[in-house]
Amino acid sequence: MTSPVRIHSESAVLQPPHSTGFTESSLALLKREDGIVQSSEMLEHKASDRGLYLSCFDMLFTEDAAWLVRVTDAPAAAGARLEPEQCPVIDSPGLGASPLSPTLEEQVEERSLEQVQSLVVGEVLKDIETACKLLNITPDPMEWNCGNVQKWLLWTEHLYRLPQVGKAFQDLDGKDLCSMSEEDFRQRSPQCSETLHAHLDIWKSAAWMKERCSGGETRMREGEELWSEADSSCSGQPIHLWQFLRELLLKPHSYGRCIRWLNKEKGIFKIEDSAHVARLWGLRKNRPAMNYDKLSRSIRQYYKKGIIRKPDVSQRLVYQFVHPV
DNA sequence: AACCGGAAGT
DNA sequence: AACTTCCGGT
Repeated sequence: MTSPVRIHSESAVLQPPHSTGFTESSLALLKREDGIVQSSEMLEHKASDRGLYLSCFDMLFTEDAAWLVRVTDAPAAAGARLEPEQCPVIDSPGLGASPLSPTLEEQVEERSLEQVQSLVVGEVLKDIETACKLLNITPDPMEWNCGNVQKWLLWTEHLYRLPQVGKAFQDLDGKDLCSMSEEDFRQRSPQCSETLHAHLDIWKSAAWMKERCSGGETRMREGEELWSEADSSCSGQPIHLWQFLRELLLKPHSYGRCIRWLNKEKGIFKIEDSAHVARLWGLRKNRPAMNYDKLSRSIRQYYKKGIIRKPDVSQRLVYQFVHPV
């Protein structure tokens, strides 16, 4: 779960151990455009002199950096209660002892900045796609109706463990939302304004980028189907529960903490966080009252249909696809 | 807290 | 048809 946070963890993992360039450049960007970061000296020398920012990535990076800072600060900040599982790697890479020789380190650093840059952007887009599938909304906030806005809010709240503030944005559609300044957000929700505004900006930027890029190449037919994803499940029909579970299982990086394979070949999987999976299912089906009791009832309906069953040795929260792929 | 399956509702 | 909701019992 947790798109942007996860992205950072991933980026951090993929970086060479001592390369903290990403963090620093992000902070530098943040400092340049925002006023949040206090520490200054270490920021100037990296990134800022390389002119490596494609303009359309700026926003993404800025907002990303904002997240990074927030995540990093989270333990100290009283308001934000981000759980450790959300950012497992953030604080661990580099910083400690690094066996890399300086020259190699430099070379690696040179490249990693650019690599990480495109990697992060790609991950952001990927995560937005995933969220859109899950929520059944379009990626472009400008196209959202009020219901879509509420879904997005619910999702974002869930992502960052924010209190529920949907009420405060009840009457807004996507256009309204997009035209709101951070101050407007603050008036609606003093506690979450920053987070929501920043996260929305990521989506706006992504939509803007996507539009720009797709404008350059294949015009995507007439259908305006800019975001069509050859979605495994999307054939107009509403998604089935078993398909949904498969989707989650397919993305262990995102959902491995709430559902995972015990034996992929045999189709045996375990629901590690029943409440969470139920919440996701409810989100997808627009069933706010969904819970594990009901979800599991639906799973049990599959018993007689021969789609899912209990494994031979029945275990709590463990099920098995009768026909593993 | 899960698991189960009947019954009724959407 | 495929759940969703509710429920009494294990």
